[in-house]
Amino acid sequence: MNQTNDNSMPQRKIISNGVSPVVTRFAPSPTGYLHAGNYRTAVFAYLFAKHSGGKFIVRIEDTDAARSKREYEENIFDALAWLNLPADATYRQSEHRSRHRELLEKLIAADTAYVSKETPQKPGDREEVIRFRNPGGSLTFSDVIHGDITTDVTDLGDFIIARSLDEPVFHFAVVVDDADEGVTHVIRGGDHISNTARQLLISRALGFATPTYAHLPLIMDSQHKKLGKRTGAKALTDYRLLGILPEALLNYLAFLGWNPGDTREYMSRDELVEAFDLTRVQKGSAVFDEVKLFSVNQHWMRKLSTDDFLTRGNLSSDSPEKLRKAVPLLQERARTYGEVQEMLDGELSCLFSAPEPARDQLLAKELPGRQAVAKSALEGLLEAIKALPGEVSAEEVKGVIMPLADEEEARGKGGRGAVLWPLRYALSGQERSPDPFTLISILGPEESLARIQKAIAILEG
RNA sequence: GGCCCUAUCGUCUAACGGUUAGGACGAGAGCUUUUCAAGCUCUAAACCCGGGUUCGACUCCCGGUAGGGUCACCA
Repeated sequence: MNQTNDNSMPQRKIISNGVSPVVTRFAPSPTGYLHAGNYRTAVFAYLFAKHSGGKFIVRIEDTDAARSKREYEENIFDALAWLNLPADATYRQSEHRSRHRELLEKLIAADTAYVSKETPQKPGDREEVIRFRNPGGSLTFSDVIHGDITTDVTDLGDFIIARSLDEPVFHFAVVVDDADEGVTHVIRGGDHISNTARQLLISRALGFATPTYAHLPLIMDSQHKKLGKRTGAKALTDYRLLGILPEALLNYLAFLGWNPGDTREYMSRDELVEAFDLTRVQKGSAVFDEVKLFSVNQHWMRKLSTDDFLTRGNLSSDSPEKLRKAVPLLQERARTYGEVQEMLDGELSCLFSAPEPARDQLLAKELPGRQAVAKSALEGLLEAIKALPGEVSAEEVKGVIMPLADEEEARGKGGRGAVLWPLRYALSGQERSPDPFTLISILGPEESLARIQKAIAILEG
């Protein structure tokens, strides 16, 4: 793995150093599918960089060759592209081995680090590792979000920075790469707070400028534990499978631990870039709420035009015209495209295939002479529906049917429902469905008539 | 357990010493509709506790409590 001639890796661009004031990075390790919490840090890093007119880079931290998988790496770029968070440059940490080695040797030569003889504690442990000579004392760094954070680095001891000259450990590789790539702002999860001190020690020993740190509050699951694979967090790309729109997910993620300072709740990517500000980032952790995400998604689905709605959801049908007419129904009912599909297969399936109404259900409820009432009610509609034009709006249908239902009501035989219920049920064959006027406008007079006549036949039989 | 971080409705949050503590999602009720959904209206729902500082604390300080993170030859 880790060959360089692989086109799954996006095109590289050289960052012109000094030109851009801000460079942020997203540095995931490709050892599994990343979840919403991971991508939330990417979102913040991206928004901050773009708001500042800077660069956003992605670095795959694949120094753990045993656990890193190309499949996961592809999934990361796939998700980033889907969320529309394009990188200005991408790197793979394993490609910087010689640079890491060079600096490791430099530290050893300066006796800031040393090769240490070890007694292996577990399988895989080396007999020799490279340790950093810890100067001890306390170290304070200023975090953009949390303010000053002080650590007593003595507690860290002479920590390991590499398993061998060619196998630097995370802390070392991160510091070197961030510096080499010109990263000015390290925006990452709060679980890295305790790593910062030792990284700062390495950074100083190497003579690097220290980047600005911003440790984001963690995203929690419903049990208030850090979002994690083992605790059932979904891979971000699973939300695409559920039929979530990327702009909705981006919107939701951006609002987890941040807000624009005004009353806006729904913001496009451009609006987010414009408004994003690290100083408004929350200190406390936030719980990921799928229900809220769904509601944000519904908002964005409703904003789509009929054509876009169909295209974005990859929706098609043998009856494209009916499907088009059903879009408003879908937009008011479904929160995700997954739900759209469920509805098309379920409660809205009556739009595409003739129902088999049950005799008992056709009868208006709780009425004396129910059968006669339902039958005559349906028969009374035949003429009016026959007279309808081929293309009718639900409003127009309502205009002709409602008066007839009102007449029935005037006769005191159970109100409009005596007409409306059998009608709706005859058309849909379902206890729950859109209203009969909408149904007729989608089905058209001809098919509606056929369904009503079928229902009348059932009542007679 | 050591170290570190955090603390406003169930959840996401507003408030930056003076408000009837606001909004959103969710929940409940009503209207509408003899279905469902949507829509509209309304309601319930929070400043973790204790000390200070101050004329005055959700806001500042200290302590406690609770929650979380982290303590690898993983990142």
